[in-house]
Amino acid sequence: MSARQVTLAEVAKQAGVSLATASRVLNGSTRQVSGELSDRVLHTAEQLGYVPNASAQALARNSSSLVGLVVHDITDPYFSCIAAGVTRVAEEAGLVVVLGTTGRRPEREVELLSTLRAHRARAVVLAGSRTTDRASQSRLAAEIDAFTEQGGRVACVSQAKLGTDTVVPGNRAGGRALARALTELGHKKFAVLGGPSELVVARDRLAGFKAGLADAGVTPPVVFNGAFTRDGGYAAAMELLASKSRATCVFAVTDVMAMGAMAALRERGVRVPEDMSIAGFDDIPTLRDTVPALSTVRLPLEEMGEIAAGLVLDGGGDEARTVRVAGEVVLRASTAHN
Amino acid sequence: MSARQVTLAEVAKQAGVSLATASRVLNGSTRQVSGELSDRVLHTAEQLGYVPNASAQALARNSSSLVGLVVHDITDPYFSCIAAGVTRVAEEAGLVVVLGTTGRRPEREVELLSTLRAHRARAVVLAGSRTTDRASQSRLAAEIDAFTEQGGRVACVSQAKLGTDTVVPGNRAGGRALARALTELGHKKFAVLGGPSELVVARDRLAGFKAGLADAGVTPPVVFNGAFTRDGGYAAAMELLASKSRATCVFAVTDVMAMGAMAALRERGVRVPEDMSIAGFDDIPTLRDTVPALSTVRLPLEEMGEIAAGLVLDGGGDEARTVRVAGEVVLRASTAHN
DNA sequence: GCAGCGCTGGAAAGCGCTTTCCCGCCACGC
DNA sequence: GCGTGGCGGGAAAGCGCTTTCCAGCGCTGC
Repeated sequence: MSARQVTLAEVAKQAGVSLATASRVLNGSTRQVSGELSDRVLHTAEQLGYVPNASAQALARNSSSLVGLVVHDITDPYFSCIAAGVTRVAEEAGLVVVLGTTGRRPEREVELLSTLRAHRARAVVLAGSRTTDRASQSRLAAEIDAFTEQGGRVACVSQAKLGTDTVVPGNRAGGRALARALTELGHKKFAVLGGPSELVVARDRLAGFKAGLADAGVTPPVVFNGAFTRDGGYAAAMELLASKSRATCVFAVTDVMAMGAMAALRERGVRVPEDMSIAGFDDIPTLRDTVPALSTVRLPLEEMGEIAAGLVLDGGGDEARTVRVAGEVVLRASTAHN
Repeated sequence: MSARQVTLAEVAKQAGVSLATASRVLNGSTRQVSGELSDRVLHTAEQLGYVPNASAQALARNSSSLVGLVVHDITDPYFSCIAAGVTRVAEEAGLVVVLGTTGRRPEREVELLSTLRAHRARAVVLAGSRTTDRASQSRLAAEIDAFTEQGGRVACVSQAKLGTDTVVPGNRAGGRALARALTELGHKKFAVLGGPSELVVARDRLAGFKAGLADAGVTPPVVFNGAFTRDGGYAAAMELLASKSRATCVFAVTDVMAMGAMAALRERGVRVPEDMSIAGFDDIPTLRDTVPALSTVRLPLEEMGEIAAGLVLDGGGDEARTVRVAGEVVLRASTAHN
């Protein structure tokens, strides 16, 4: 166990060259090394099973090959899709992604960013949804500053205005388009299962939805708030049911919430879509196959992850760039004419 | 941009102490430092916003705080659940997890392990399912050896016999129990949607299932193989349908495959469970809420991740430990009496 | 024929931290 | 009184690598 690891120095000695030469051969240096020496080094490195010590390289070069990825909950399909996009791009670039999960605690986000800073990660993608809570927001901002000061880049998914590169989904526009599509189905009374009110994503989607209803001259929806999770959707739907609202169509601001809501409806014997239409937002893959298939606003989740990673790795200019991705209304079996 | 980062040396100078003292204060050294100096160091560190350079620490200590996690596809709920367990434990231990995805390519697994070795990761959890392919298996074994030689620990989820710590789900036993439960429902003709034949997980589950049928004196199932994915399940189910088999109950060796299979059945107008019962394996969370809810063998996925992480971080003895976790048959709406 | 240049190889100075080793100091004990 | 430890502090030697700087050498151009 624990045989000493092969170092560059050993390779160099074995190959009969200097440390400098070995280093130049084994890592794309600008300097040329004659073919013969080069071969010798390559050969002995291979033979000894040499693997460069990434920490030492990072230290010497003052830059690491780590890319951070911060999500709330990796089991949430929304995040795991984004994660897939990010890792794909990062791995193609020869980088390594470190995954941090916050469990929706803002302070964890700050901690993770600090850890990532300690590791001199060259970039980080923040995929957690931003809150409007003043205190945590400013601490996060401070940490982001510290990170960029240090030469790291940070990109956010779906949370603009932090002075960072951002990929923002058309939350407002998507909500609005969805509302219009649903009113065209003939619905007049709507309910919304909103997320926690301090999440801007939830607010934007709700605001867009309201705007869409207004466009169509339909009365504003009743709103029930719940956590941004399956259980939150379940609970909010239960509240809705208890409220004796006359809504014929309910919009859950998140597919995952819609999933919970459908479970609640089913449990209470409310048929979807006959008794109640329901729509979500995100278009997470699993819900395309369920019965009934969920109407939703499709977001190119993996692509969003790729874009974010691209932004953050492209070096990029000094100023914050914003990439908007549009949501596309997809009406499926969970919404019916009224 | 890129203001120079605060180093320990700066903190030490500012606080008027030596480098050694500052180091001792800011990292749990065995050595004591007097209260006054200690306070001064802590204070200036805080004030300067000092964050230790993890690469330098790793180099000096010859050990990093990285834990690797290798999965096939992070969007697959099976893997994302395990990932959640692993990250939770790692983060509690103050470690950082680096996520690698293989896209089911064995050679990527080897590459990732090598990268992890370069980073001197202290441990790695391999969650991808093992293949029986000789060549890739031996390269993987070599890489694992190199990794452990270097002092790193590795644990596998659901793939034993690699000389590493392992958490193995009761694939065989689970398959068997499921088969018995299904025969008790009165089914006589079974079909199985198996994974690629070189995956041992798939083989074990299938073998167990066959054994269970044999126990009950039921004729062996027809088997249709497909990829270990939703689409693989879909394709295999289509084959099954085309085959005009008389099966009344189908077992998909994976919940994710079952999901695809249900989509295929639905598309072809086969009602579940009236025309065909279906069961899966894993009990991924999303499928508990679908209609019909999927019968399956429940595996404590997150817990398995936690256990694996625990094994790999506990230091552990020299010899490979194996933790078995049992699967529990859960019959839901997707399987009916026959 | 020689200054000057481009090119390759090596010596060595770090990168930011940990840790060993040493030193001075104080409290004891004989 | 002085030797003995124990203890807190600092100097300095690395950890494994990159990269600057310099030396040597064979050319070209006048």
